[in-house]
Amino acid sequence: MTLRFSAREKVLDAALAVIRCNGYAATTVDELCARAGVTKGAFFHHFSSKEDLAIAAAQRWSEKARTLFAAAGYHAHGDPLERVLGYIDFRKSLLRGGLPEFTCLVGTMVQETYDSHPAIRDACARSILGHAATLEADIEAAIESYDLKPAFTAKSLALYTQAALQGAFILAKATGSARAASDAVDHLRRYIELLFRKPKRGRP
Amino acid sequence: MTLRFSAREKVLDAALAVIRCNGYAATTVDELCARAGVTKGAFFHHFSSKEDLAIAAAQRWSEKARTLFAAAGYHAHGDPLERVLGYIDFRKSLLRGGLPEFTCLVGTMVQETYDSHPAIRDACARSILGHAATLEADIEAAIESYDLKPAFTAKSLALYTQAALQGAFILAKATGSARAASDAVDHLRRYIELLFRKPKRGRP
DNA sequence: GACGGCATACCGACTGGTTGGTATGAAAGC
DNA sequence: GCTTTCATACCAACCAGTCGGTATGCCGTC
Repeated sequence: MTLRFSAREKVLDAALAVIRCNGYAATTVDELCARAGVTKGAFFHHFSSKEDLAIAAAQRWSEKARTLFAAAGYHAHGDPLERVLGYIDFRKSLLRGGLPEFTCLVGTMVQETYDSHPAIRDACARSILGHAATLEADIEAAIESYDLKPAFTAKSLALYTQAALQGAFILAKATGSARAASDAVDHLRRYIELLFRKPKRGRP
Repeated sequence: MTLRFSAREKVLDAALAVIRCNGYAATTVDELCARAGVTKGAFFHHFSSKEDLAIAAAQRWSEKARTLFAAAGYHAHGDPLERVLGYIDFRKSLLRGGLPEFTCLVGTMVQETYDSHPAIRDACARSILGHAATLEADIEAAIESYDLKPAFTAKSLALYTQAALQGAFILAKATGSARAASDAVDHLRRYIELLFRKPKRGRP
């Protein structure tokens, strides 16, 4: 066989697509197998259960995100605030194509599984919190370079960006258009701009 | 039976609780019946299908929200901005108890069903957009009374508040604590304060 | 380098339990 | 007596997961 280990990859790719369309519970192992062009035997050879597949999918999601964002251009800005705003702009630029193509796998999965599948929930949490953590250093540096004494922490702002983005996806799904998400991201950007705006004269 | 129409109500109440725990797809008709203390015959007498139940649940959710928010005290403020901030504070005050008790039914459902069950998606969209619309007038009035010429519309800000809240719920589910949601709501409040250049609560 | 032993990768029919939904009828209220 | 409200019994489809089996690569031994 020329391509070994390919079944696992094909199943994971199928999972990212199908689960983002239908969610975790409504996704069947058979459908995943059909999409991946793989048999059930191969599926359960690589994954011990459907839950195991979901955890692996969340990990793969994290890896794809890591490489995608690491390769993005916004890290080049000298000003840390510009890096943070560049991140937001980059997120907005990703809102293209169909909804299943730009919405978040782990945000979708954690909604359905947080109470019934703790292992999946934890994998999703690691993905979201891990991604948020990549923003923290830039936010922290921006706070220092702008001499801010904020009532919030860099971590909580990083998490809030993820909340706003996840909520933007929900609005997009409800309205059926990326526009709703795009508008929400505009508000998120404006918030960060306002946070770091130099206080006007006469105000603290 | 002394109480007529009670089966329908009991099933709907069960649906609000169970779907918020497990999502739509993972919720079975049998579990709903068991929780409601009702038989399957009663279920399918009142609802033509599981999908029909979900739509009715979304409508009931909207009604419960309508009465809950209509009864809240923030409408009494004379300043429209105070009404908007009062709404945010009220939302924050609701973040009590277990996660299934304060998270949003329609936000959860639309994530799983937007692609496969258009009728449920539309019911969820009506619920979210309808609720957002109740904020619009106050935001609009606040913009006028503060003489703002904003780059955003009252409608888009109203929708953004919902996005931030929905995202806050996702963070809460991922981390397993209401604290994450509460922190996100604080950021949302700060954004609105900054938009209207309003000093923080507690300051003279 | 041929061979044997063993692990990995995969196949697909099968299963036991579950699921959404139906058929039928009884009891209660108007 | 007719409609509404529910209960019981049931079903066909579907589901995650199993299992016996095959194909192929790897590695040490002679």
